[in-house]
Amino acid sequence: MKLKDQNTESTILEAARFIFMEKGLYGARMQDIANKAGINKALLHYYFRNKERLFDEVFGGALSRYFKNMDIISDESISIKERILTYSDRFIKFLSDYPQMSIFLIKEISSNEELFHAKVKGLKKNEKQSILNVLIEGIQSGEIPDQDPVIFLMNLQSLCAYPFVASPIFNAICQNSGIQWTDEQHAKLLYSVHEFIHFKLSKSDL
Amino acid sequence: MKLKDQNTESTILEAARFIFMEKGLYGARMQDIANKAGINKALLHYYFRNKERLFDEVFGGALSRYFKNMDIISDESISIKERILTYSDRFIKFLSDYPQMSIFLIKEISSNEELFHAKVKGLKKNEKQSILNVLIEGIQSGEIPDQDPVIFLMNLQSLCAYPFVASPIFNAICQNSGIQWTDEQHAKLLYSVHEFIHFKLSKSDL
DNA sequence: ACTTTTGTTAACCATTTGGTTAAACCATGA
DNA sequence: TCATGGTTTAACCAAATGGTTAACAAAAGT
Repeated sequence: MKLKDQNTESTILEAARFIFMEKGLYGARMQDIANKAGINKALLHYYFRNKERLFDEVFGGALSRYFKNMDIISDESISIKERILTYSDRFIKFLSDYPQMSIFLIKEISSNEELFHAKVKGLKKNEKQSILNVLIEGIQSGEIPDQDPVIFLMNLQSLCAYPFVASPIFNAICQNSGIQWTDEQHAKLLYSVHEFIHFKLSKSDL
Repeated sequence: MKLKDQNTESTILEAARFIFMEKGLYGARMQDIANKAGINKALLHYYFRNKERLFDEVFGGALSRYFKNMDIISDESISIKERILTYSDRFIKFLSDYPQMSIFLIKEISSNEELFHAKVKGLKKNEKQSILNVLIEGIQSGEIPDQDPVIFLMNLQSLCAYPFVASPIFNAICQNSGIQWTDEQHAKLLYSVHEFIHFKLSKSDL
């Protein structure tokens, strides 16, 4: 009976992820999730005691995947600049795979900052070697040009993430000009991010 | 009776703005808005027929302010690069004044794209001279270097807006390193955006 | 003064929604 | 085969919530 168990549980999680992503914690209805999963609503409560817990499962999963994917800059066998390039690649790849993820995170975190902070602490245990620390070390050792690492990181994440976060807005803004923000643009986006990294991390002035 | 009228109406709108900003359309409760405004719940329905209309008022107001503020790039008496610089300044200034605005827009637009598109059409009537068109013309006339204008605009908006959108996330990410994203950073942010504009819009290779 | 219009409220209603219960279902091992 | 225990469901419940009503208060018009 464990197979069936596993099955419905993951089915529920998938449905919940879909609905929560679209509607957020408040907007999502347990009935919608049940319908999406093709099961009775009571079964949701059988597997996950209540809405809060079900949401935590989805939310925690999303965050976990997010951080796991960003855990690459720890590889000290390659140069910092290469690591940053890879970091941005994977970041954009991740967001391409889960386009609603960033919107979802923004939504939920902004309306429930406490819960988020708690969750983060639980998931980011081993990441002493964060990208920020890598940048700081790189600047101190002179491997990359001197600059404000927080601003650089913010700029980098902005260039990568905002296109996904704001694609609905951007489409609306662009549509007057007959231009759309489509998936084709991702390659170009990647290129422009790389260009930015080269611009900020190259020691050309030696 | 017009004074009193005006008063409560704006009081309600203010309260509604506050609550809607924080909770979104679904999360906001009419009772919360009434409490915040210090009036009876029924009065909300007296001034604004229902939740939807009240929300529309707030939402429309936010969008209107947003677009009005971005309507500056039409001034052809100054160079395109200068206009873009001013554009980014005002954009960041606007977001500094209304920090939750972008999160609010992201939230609502992502979960109700149709409504947004309709609203936008009503508000962006005279903006044939959009920033995108300015960029395209500038590239054609050779005033600014040849590049993909959509990517440039997206990059620009990313650098400006994402720090506000993602400040909750970013704080959580940074707090391990003991660094915070505070208001002090806005000046630095502005500088980095200007640097980016100079990088992308200067015809240094002549 | 008194009638009419506008503003405001308490009490109420219908629906939605998260959550519970008790019974049915069904695979498995004795 | 039938007892057992995990799984699933229909029916139900209580609270929350958007919205309405009817009565009252306060201006404004006459």
